[in-house]
Amino acid sequence: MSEFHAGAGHEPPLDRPEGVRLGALDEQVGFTLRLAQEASFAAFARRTGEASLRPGRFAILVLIDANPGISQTELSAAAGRDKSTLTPALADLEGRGLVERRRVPKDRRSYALTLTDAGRKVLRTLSEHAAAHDRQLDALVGEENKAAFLATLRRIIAGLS
Amino acid sequence: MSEFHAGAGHEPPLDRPEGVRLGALDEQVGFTLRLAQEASFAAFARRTGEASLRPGRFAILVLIDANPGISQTELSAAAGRDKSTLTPALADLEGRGLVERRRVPKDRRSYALTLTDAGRKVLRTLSEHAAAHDRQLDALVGEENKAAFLATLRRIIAGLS
DNA sequence: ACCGGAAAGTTGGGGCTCCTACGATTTCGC
DNA sequence: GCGAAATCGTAGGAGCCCCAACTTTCCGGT
Repeated sequence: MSEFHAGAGHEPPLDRPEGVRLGALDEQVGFTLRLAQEASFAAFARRTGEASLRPGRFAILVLIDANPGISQTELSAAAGRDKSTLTPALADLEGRGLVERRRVPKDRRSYALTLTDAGRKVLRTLSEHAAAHDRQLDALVGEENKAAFLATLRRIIAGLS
Repeated sequence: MSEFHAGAGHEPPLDRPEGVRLGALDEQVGFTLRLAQEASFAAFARRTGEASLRPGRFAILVLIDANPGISQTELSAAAGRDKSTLTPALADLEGRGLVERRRVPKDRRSYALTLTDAGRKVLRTLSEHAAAHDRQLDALVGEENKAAFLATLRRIIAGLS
């Protein structure tokens, strides 16, 4: 995309000061992708409130709930995080009594992760927030575009991995 | 991280299913958005190499180049970063001799940012990488979908801000 | 049985980001 | 004018992320 995007067809919905130009910024797709992701992230955090769990933690709970007994390494792959990233996160969730880590006799290197009753309760509450967030996101994406939009995102993920 | 079958499919026959399931993960759009952004980010970093500048630094150079004399606060708004985030980044870029910060007599609180010749040279080199990255991204998005895809991302950004 | 390689999880180091608080400076309101 | 409010950039604290190195445990070949 070497062509110069000189704002011909697009109105600037982005919150930028007047007169500030994006320049070539060949990274158009990547740059915009980043801003959109961060906006979604911030909106979710705002919705769940200060004291609650952030999107990363929420994803962990969802994944453990859907895959009881999963190991930390498997979880890290599913969540798209490095396994070392999950160490403090799981320690925190365990400390809050939301997640249980028990040793597996069959393989004493790994942990089997499950949600506690409290964890399932928190997950249910958070899921309501997430559902509302998703409705907002769906409204912005447009129901008729959602499938194609997600498909495009998945192509990007698969194509760059 | 490659296989994400988001299907609401079948039950796992065993305690440890072969494929990890994403579960409800109502955050579908948000979650996928995040993974796609990170994949793009990582791919860009891989492309430019270890010693080079990362996407955030690159965006700074592009924006300064397109808006010579811009202030740090204006730049932070354009880049979508907090102004305090740019302090160390600009100190680094200034230390490398790529960016110049000079005081403005008219308003001695702010700096006027410009690229040095070396900064413009680095920007040119990085732009080639960025162009290649963008071509890859465009191929994944599909030229016929790109406009709609970017429009959707911008709706998300605007709608959640 | 033994040994080296692989894998699970942890630790430490580094990077980027945000938020809050703060001095310096400018601008606004009376 | 002059004090109050807003703005610019910086400093400190915190969170989340990755990678490399390490310990413990498992597994396969001999």
